[in-house]
Amino acid sequence: MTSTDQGRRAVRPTRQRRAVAAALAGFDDFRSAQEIHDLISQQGDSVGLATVYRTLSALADAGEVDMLRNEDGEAIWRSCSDAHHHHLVCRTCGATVEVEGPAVERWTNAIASEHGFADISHTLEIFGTCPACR
Amino acid sequence: MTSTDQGRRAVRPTRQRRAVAAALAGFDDFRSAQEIHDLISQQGDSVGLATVYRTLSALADAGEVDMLRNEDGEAIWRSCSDAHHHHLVCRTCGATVEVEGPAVERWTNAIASEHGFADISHTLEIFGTCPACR
DNA sequence: GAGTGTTTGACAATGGTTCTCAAAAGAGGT
DNA sequence: ACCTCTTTTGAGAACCATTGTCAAACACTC
Repeated sequence: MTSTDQGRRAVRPTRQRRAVAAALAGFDDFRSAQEIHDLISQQGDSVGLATVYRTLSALADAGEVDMLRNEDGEAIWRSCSDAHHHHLVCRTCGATVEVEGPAVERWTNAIASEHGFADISHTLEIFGTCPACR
Repeated sequence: MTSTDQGRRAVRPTRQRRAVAAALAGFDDFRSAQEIHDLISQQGDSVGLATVYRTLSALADAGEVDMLRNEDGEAIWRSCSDAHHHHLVCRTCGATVEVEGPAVERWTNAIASEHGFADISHTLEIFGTCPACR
């Protein structure tokens, strides 16, 4: 039941998954599942919305896309580098910059263990208005 | 239209708002609107769910409660001190510790202005397993 | 090509949150 | 108290992102 890939248990490279991957390659800000679904249609492919959701979730589990929530609680997605990092997101146009900060990582771990918490994870997103939108 | 209290434009102290406030005073971790609604019922009061939502949103706008989203995107709430701070939340039991870190504040602002972003805000939540749940 | 487990898609179902709007309740003046 | 004006409330409908269902289509191995 673990997700260890053992010969069996392989993910099949289907037309639909390729379409989602292609769509993800076409933008570098965060988009909702529905927007990604629309993009796929515009690229001439046809993939069910449920499949888009399934594929995005799988990719997120595999660490190939970032998923976060906008202020309305909607899930938004983008492909990403696999290293741990955070985002600086433009509130107006959605432009995104990946940032990383070892200091923050250290700080969160320190705070957490100081309070006896184990198995730490954290979310940190920075919102602002980018130069172009000012 | 500003929220400055000018005689008119006042928020009326109704039974319902008092009930929500009382419920909020009864716990110190994050709860969903529905859980808060249930709590109110248990305390013998009766307040419509829509009213609970409206009141919580108003309190959040006024900075008297914190609202954040759990991993499912649901809004969860708790009353809080008004100073800016973050949370260390137990993934299992919901226990919450308010933490603050000037270093993080400085870091986010630095990173943001470094990229030309203005009007910065940020979200940072730390999740883990608390000592009691280990 | 047949057999088998996986994936898909159309659609229904879920569930949190917001909207609607008529009825109820504060506030303030007389 | 009574009246008037405005705000607030509540029941239920409406919304809408997301997930579940399940038979049909598909990829893979033999």
